[in-house]
Amino acid sequence: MGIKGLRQAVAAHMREGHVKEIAGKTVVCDGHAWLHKAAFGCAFDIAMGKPTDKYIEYCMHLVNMLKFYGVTPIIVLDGRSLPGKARVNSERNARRESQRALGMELLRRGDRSGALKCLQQSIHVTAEMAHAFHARLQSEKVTCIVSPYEADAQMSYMVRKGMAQAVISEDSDMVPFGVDMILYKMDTSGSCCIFENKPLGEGNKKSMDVSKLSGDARIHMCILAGCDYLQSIPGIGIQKAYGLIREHGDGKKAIEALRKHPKMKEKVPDGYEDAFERAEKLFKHQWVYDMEERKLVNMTQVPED
DNA sequence: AGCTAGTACTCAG
DNA sequence: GTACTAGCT
Repeated sequence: MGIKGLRQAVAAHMREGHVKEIAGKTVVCDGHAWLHKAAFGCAFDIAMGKPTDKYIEYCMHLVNMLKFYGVTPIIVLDGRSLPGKARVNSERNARRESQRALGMELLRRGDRSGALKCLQQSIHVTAEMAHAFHARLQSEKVTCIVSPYEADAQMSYMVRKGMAQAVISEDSDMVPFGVDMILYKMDTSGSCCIFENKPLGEGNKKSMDVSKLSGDARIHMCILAGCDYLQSIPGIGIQKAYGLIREHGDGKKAIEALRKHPKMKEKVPDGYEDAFERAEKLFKHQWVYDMEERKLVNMTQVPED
């Protein structure tokens, strides 16, 4: 999904690190992100329809590297995409198609390196690629979960249920979903950037400190800043949203304050309060798969009333 | 200072 | 999905 500017905004919580720091722990990994990166390495073969398993070897290298450092990986693969993402998905498809056409044209003209760049932009992870990876993981006895919808929600649910202690991802949504340890930008040697949700020291007074926010407040901040479920009020990004939540405590009170603000009140759209509530519900109650109960459940339980 | 929108990019020797 | 940045408020 993605919250604009969030990764940059939580930079003070991040540091250079290595997977060996979580030796002995279990980590949930975003398999789709791995496949997408891996596909770049064999973009030519994939675009030409030539059978290859190079991308699987790349992903398995990551799996084996984690095991080498004593980390137990669980791979999560994407299920269906949410209906609300149809527009952004079709935009991406159109871009991929045009890049593919351009790549083939450059190839006919003999511009092999130019063609490769375009063909790399045309790559997307197909269901067949995901299936092939899934089958390989099963044959190697690596736990693999297919999430009903978005992988982010599934991964954070598994951490909250105690099945894992960290997440390997490229996605900023792990922060509002409340994951306390996130490994970003992991390379084939295990180096990575590590996000930790813990109080910042005295030297970071001016930085955003997400450990100062409750779980709900973190989600409220991200909705205010603009997410897939709700566009932000014009002029409000991640920094303003953080300031508002810190000042007023929660989203509802922050919007009340904006409604009274002389310069901001005309920018708050009609019905924003209701849209905000809907977004919060969509955020919190996404469908995920529960491995113990072997059924779909809401990521956080829907209240009775 | 912070928000927006546009461009460029994810492999690996 | 990401990072970076010029230009605007």
